[in-house]
Amino acid sequence: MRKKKAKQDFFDKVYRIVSKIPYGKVTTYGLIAEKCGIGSSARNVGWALNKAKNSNLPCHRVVNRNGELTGKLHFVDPDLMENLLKSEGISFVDDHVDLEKHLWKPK
DNA sequence: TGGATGACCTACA
DNA sequence: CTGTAGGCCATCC
Repeated sequence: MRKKKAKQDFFDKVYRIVSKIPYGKVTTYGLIAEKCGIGSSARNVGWALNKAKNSNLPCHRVVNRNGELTGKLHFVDPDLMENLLKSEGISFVDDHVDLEKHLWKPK
C-alpha cells in the first residue's frame, strides 16, 4: 500500500472528472466515486478534492447526494461556493442545489 | 505496518 | 428533522 508508485489512479480520475464539469452544472460525490471505481466510498472523493483544492479544480461544482454544499466550509471562503454557483446560473432550493436541473453525470 | 482521518451514504430511532 | 451507528476505502503519520 502506498508503495513507491502510489495508486494515484483514483486521484487522477477524480481530478480529471471534476475538471470536466461543464459550466453551470454540478455533480455529486457518489457519481464521481462510482466512476472512479470506488463506488462504495464517496468519502475518498472529498478527500481527493481536499488534496486538489490547491489545484484549479471547480470543486465548488461538487455537492453531496442531496445537492447540499457540504464542502463549502473547506473553501478559502465558504460564501465563495454559493457565489460561484449562483454566478453560473445554478438554481438553489433552500440551501441546496437543484439537481434536477443542473446535475451532470461524469462520462 | 497499523491506527487515525475524512468535503459521504444509508438506515434506523 | 435531528442524532446515532455502521460501512466504505485511499491516504497520512
